[in-house]
Amino acid sequence: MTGRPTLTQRRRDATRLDIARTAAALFARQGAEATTAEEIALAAGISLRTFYRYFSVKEDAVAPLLAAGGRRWVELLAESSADLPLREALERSAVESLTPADDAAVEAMHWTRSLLRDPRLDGTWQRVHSGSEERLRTVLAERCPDGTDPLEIRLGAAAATAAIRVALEQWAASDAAATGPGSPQDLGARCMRELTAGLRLWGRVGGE
Amino acid sequence: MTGRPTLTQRRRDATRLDIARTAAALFARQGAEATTAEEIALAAGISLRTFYRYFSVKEDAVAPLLAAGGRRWVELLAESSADLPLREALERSAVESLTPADDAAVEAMHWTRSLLRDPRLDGTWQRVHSGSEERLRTVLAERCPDGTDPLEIRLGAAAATAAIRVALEQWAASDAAATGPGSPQDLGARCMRELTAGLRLWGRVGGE
DNA sequence: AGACTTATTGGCACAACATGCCAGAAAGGC
DNA sequence: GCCTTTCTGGCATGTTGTGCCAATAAGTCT
Repeated sequence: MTGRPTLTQRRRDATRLDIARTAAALFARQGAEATTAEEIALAAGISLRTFYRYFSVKEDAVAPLLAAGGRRWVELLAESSADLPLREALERSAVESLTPADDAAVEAMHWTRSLLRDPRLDGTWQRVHSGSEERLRTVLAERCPDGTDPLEIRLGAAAATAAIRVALEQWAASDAAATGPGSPQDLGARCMRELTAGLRLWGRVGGE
Repeated sequence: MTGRPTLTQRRRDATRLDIARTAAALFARQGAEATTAEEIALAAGISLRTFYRYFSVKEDAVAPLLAAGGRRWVELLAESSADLPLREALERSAVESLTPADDAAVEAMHWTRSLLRDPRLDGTWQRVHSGSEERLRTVLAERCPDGTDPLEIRLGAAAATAAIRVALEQWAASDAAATGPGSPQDLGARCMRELTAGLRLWGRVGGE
């Protein structure tokens, strides 16, 4: 569907990712606060000015890594069969996107855990999910029949995005491995299933 | 439950709110980007240094106004009868917190609409909800029987917070009044009901 | 290949941001 | 009254993020 990106664009994306890796290593070692933008630029072999052409905020330098999973999720959903019930499609694509496929995905997930422990990167984390939510909204809108209440779509996108975020935050705070029980795909599956089935929490607590 | 704040603390809160109002007026008029921290400080009658003692980031100066509704929500929930099913308690407190009660609430809601249109304040908006989500999580945990899966509680708090956020964002983007159809409490009620009933969206779309 | 157009880069200057530090003012407790 | 604690303002400072311009590289066309 989306045309092949121009060569220039692909080179740009590669540079972007280079910087992201460099920044992630520095942030993980000494924290985002103690790392200056100049330091990142120097380590990445570019000038400070160029750094700010790729990222408007220092902390956002790691966004490409944090956003990789979410992007994959929405892609998978967009490609999934339209015959599948939405709840099925959402859960499957979520689990798949949380299952590290190639080396790049493993790497992104590894960085995610370190970076999520840096409070200074909270803003970037939120921004990443905000973007993810918006893309998800678009894909949901395409999949739903025309005339579906936009509020419902927004709400669905927001809730689903929140579920993935919670799963990842829970994983990052734990010491669970990247696969098996307690792993992102495990927690993600539980969150998505719980969410699409209607949270048990709502009815289980309180009288009557 | 929460002890009375000391006099000093209450004076501090008042100053905080003063600054917030001043900042909101400036942000609404000229945008957050075009407003310097020094300008806010001057207009609020304090020094730049003192401003940064109240808010560590310029944009956060309006956070007390944006956060007022969410705080009220969690308060109401905490006070609500434990006999009420959680879904009922959540919806009622949400609707009530979105219904402007006193002048201060009307004012906060008014500012919220203007401020939400400033992209520069997105970060603050997210941070406010992040805090709200955390407080909600605490209250939910108290209400749930011991041993309730923490993941479920996190997920519930995240989803509910997202619902309120979506309702307010939808309202702010519209030209609906603060009461009646399309108002925050109307949208909020719809979002919370939809969420706690299990989103229709999940099942309605796709084959089978 | 060569000429032309477009995009990227780096250096410089600069306003604004945000924090550490210290000394003076004010509030609260005895 | 005094003393302790907290709040305040001014100053200095490193960092952030952007506008501007000239040099370079990449992409396109005949």
